[in-house]
Amino acid sequence: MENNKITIHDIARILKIDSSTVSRALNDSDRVTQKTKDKILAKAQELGYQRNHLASNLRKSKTYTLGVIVPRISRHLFSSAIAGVEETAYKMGYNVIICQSLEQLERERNIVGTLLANRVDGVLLSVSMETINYDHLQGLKQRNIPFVFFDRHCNISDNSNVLIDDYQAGFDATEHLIGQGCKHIVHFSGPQNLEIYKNRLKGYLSALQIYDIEFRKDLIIESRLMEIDGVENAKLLLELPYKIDGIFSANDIAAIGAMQYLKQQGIRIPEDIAVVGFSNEPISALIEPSLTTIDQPGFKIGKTATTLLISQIHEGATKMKSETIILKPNLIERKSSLRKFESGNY
Amino acid sequence: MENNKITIHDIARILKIDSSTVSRALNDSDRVTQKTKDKILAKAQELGYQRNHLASNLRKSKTYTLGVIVPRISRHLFSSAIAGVEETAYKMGYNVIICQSLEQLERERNIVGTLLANRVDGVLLSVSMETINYDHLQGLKQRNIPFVFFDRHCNISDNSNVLIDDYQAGFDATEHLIGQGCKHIVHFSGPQNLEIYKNRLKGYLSALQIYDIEFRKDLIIESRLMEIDGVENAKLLLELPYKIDGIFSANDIAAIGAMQYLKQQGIRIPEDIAVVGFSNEPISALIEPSLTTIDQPGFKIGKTATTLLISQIHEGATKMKSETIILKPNLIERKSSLRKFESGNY
DNA sequence: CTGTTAGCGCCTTCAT
DNA sequence: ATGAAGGCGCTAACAG
Repeated sequence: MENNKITIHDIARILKIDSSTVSRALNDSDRVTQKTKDKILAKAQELGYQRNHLASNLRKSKTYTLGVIVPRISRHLFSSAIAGVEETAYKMGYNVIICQSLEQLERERNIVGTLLANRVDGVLLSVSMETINYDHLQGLKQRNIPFVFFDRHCNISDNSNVLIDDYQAGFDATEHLIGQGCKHIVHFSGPQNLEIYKNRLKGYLSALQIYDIEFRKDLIIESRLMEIDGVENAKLLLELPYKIDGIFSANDIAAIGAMQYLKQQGIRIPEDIAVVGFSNEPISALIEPSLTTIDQPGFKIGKTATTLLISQIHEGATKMKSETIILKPNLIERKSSLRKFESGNY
Repeated sequence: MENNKITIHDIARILKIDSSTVSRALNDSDRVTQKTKDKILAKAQELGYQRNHLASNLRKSKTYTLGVIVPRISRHLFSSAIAGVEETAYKMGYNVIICQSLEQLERERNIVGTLLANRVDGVLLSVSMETINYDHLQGLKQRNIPFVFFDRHCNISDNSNVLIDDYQAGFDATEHLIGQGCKHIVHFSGPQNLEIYKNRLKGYLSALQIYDIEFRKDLIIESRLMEIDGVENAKLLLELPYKIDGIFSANDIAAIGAMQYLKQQGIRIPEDIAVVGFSNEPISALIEPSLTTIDQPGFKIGKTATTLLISQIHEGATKMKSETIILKPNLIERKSSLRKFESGNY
């Protein structure tokens, strides 16, 4: 059995029937007797037959492939999401092509082209920090290829999204700090073209308002939220004319950068300044308990988005109704940083 | 231009030539006049023609798809490697199917089946902790589908590998600790069916020998190296009849678990006990400088392995000569934990 | 150099 | 319930 080259015709010839019957049997059509079906399936098994998807897909002009675009695969949130995508996709008989935009719009545009060339049946995407509009997604619309935004989306006409409730999480984070007695809470915010950062900011503002804390514009520090930005933010923060006692960071990396710097300056955390940060990386769980995190359910996001996308693919080009699913992140205040690193689906 | 349905026949008809000429031109064959080539390319561009890979691949009976099997996508080492795989693969015109074994042999076996069914042109794999032999890879061998192990391999007959020099790294790590004045160095080792752990252990033993330090069997603690194992190891370590002053951990997660526990017990790091750990996760870079890490070049591993695999695919079933490439990891002693988190290709 | 012919392996009308 | 026939879109002989 050198090179598996068995086709439906081989089976047909051996069984002295037509290949179309074999094809039907293999597809479990109800227009074949159970008896012949059994016979065919048995022979197929015996010969080690494997359907040639290339041929099948060509005929059906479907690829059973999904495209996934993320800013960066190795970000924990995204690799977890991808894990969820893969799992769901395979269960439903789809393959997945994964691409990274590296936060560049130009690359994102090219990737869309590649995915079109590969005739994917649908696309999942989390846009880059540079992405403001979705002109580069027109090709998908034109060819009726459904796509679903996850985590980072574009706030535009009827698209499907699977998002985290950033507003609520921002509110909870701020409320948590207020509950700890913080009076002057700085917010490390991200690029405002991304909805997630807008919403986290909104949550922050709401909490201040409800708890009747005066809002000061200079307490909002916007950056791209890399670790070095956290350090810079921390420096800025120390020069403010208020005694800062809380930080709500829109991600954990910047939060950690800031914490490192502040500790070097002899500031105690959380005694002097309490910190809450969105958790993109598992690091947050391992750093000392002084960082309270908002954990994002990456795996679940991936699963949910994939399920939604595939359902849209199945609906077909009929009446692609857009849908937005919002998942809840969890505020986690650690008593101890010792938690099971391997647990769950991470 | 509703649904892009332009084929080479359309172009041929419009230009009043044969579709085979169009095909040749599109494939940049040297058996077409430059003039007609230009004409065809221009028209193709104008009509927005895109080659149908399904048809092309069916005809050539190649999928231009690689399978990648890793224990877990969201592990930083693997997601970095995958990033490298993707980049290289796309450049060479290949797609990538990514699968997770979740450290289970059974899943690994199934995945191989799936990849075979998908007719991948080659496979990259990093075996699960449960994988002892490679019976489940027979299918690949039989059908002459080349595969390359990366990072975690099976030490068996002529296969291709892209590995890290674990022996040397283990030696360096131990030497580093000895250089710090450590006399009693514990080694947290991993499952011995994996070569990587065997080799790290060998490096440890060699360094002890060369520096004339007595080897004690009870200083080697074997586990699956999860965080909780690190804690357990730390407990064991404190009960040893020697004053332990150094730990060489075969991964960072266990190292961190141990460090957390030891610090709770009032032990100072690195003053009382110095720790060196292999770095699978970026966390190691952010945890305080007390953990010296051995950084593994995941991205480069991915790139290298892919290049090797594709070259084997191109060589064809002729004389698939196996090759092993060994990359050097870096021992990184941090002065400050503040390093650029976003840098490089992570 | 270009055209003709013949499939790759499968699925799907259309007959019977 | 099964068979016959054609074609998805492309490529690779083989001619000329």
